[in-house]
Amino acid sequence: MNIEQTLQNHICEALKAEFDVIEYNIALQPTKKDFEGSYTFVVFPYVKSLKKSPIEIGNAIGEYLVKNTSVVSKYNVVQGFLNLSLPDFIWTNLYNSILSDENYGQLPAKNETVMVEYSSPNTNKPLHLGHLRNNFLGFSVANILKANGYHVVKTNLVNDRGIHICKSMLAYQKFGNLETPESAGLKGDHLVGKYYVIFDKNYKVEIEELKAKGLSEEDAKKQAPLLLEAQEMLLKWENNDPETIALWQKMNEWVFAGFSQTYEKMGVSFDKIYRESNTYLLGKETVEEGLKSGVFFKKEDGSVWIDLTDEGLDQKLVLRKDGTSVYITQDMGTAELKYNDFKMSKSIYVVGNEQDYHFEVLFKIIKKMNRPYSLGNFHLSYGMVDLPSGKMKSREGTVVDADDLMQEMVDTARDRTNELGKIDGFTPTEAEELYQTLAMGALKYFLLKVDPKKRMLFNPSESIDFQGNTGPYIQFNYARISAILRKAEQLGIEISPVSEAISLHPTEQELIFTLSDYPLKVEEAGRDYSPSLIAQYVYTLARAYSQFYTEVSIFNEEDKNLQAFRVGLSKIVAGTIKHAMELLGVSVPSRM
RNA sequence: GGUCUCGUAGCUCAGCUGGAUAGAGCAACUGCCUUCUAAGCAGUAGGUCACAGGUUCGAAUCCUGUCGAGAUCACCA
Repeated sequence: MNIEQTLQNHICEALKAEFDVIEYNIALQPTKKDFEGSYTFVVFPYVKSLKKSPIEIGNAIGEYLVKNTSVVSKYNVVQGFLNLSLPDFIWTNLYNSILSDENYGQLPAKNETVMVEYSSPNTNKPLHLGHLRNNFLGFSVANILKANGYHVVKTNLVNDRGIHICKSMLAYQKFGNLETPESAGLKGDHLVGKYYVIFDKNYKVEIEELKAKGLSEEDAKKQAPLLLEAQEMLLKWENNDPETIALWQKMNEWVFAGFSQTYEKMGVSFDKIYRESNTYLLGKETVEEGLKSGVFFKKEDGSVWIDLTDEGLDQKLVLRKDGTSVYITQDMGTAELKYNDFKMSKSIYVVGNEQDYHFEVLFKIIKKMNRPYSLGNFHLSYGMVDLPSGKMKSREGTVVDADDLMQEMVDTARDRTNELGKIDGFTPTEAEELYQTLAMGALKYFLLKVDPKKRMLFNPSESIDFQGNTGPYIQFNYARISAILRKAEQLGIEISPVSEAISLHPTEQELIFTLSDYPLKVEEAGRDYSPSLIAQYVYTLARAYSQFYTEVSIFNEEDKNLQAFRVGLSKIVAGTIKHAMELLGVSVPSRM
């Protein structure tokens, strides 16, 4: 039983003993910084029924707790708020238990499998800033779920076929002159992306030409020769035309090679990769089955639909009249495939909020189909990353490229570090490693500290900070602690549990309080699929340590017990910072 | 137009199932490195929580409406 529960129970007793009130739902909150105490109990709700003043009630409960329990050392009542202080032994007990827990922050195993699908790129253009948010989120959520005791399968559903892929293929065929990533000196994904842009340029020219001949914009878009050719190419692809398939394979390989470099830089990975070229035909059987069971119905033209009007939605097409699949058909099939592969109890889709409606429909269909996996589906719908000018648009060249941005971050990290003269004693390799660590720390923390549901703003003209509420700030505190631990080891200071009474500095008490909160945060972050909770937490912890660090001296402390305690406290703070940062996918340097 | 999300300091963001004088960081200004890493610490200044009603002992938080921003409503994915 943790402290909070113990306190709640005692307050329960106090209410019963003093006022004959039976109340099981005791809400405690952390005491605000301006007041003395650790936990606060609000007595306002009882004022009316007891016909006593808040002060009276607060005093009575406070008095009872101090007299009849050992867990409250002091109390004060301000207005209707009863602030409780805990005796030092409570804090040192907490310290001891955290110190002895090798895997602090890892929750008990649940014997349950969760799938996290994220990244899911198109193979016609390189990754951009939006993908960075997606990938960091997905990877972090997977880590958080692991810490919550789940068995986690990370998947990536790669969109490697379709008309948009044919567009870059066609442009390459027409204008590529057999260029290769090697000959062009470009990463494969960037090379293919280049041709996607070339397609669009030429397509637009054709549209203008057609419009000049008197066609409407709409007709021009549909009749432009390049588009018609691309559609033709898609048909060839679907008919396994050898030449088309060969080109497709070649270009896809380039893209995959490029992506895997980018993924490696990002520090993300997958357990299973699904390709749409393998799954796009799935789902038709599901539709057949649904037709038989009456979940779907067929219209006169032969197209198949589901009626979701009873759910507050519309009718939705699930199979075209020519019998071909649409997006949602594929997703139904893929869901079936994934479940057969892994039998997971939960399936998280990390996909932008522009697809809210799609997933609402998909999950409702799965429910109506009464699938065994119909309950655990969750769309982790994250907000777009906007630029000051608004949404990123590839056509207008306002896309922030993932590779470029990561490289810029490394350059910034190098400049900052050198300005500060912080790499004395580093080999060139170690220095480069540090720049990487800091760069990715700054970038990931920047993107993950914001609530995933909210859209966020990124200003490319201002580089991401390395000071204040940032990744490097937290990394800095870790590095500082590492230095302390190295010195403590040299001095032969041994860390052991606190056995005799010591009196704690406020910053020490605050640190233990914050540390003890960590497992709850891990649980909460897992429940809400929200890395931002971990990011905020680890910042709070680092800040609390920074205060401790400046206010309390370790190696000048004469009391050896106190000194060992402070080293031990530093150690568990470092351990928790490292654990939390790992949940975010951020590594921490031992020197910086 | 229908549905959904959002509107908190100059800027970027916190604010849990309603609770104290609304919190951080950046930017601005003031102090603090002969003492464990100053990518730091302490402090000052900055807010009618879009607006108007309502519920409540109590509302940034819940409800209704207004204004503003965005997403979505494809036989695209």
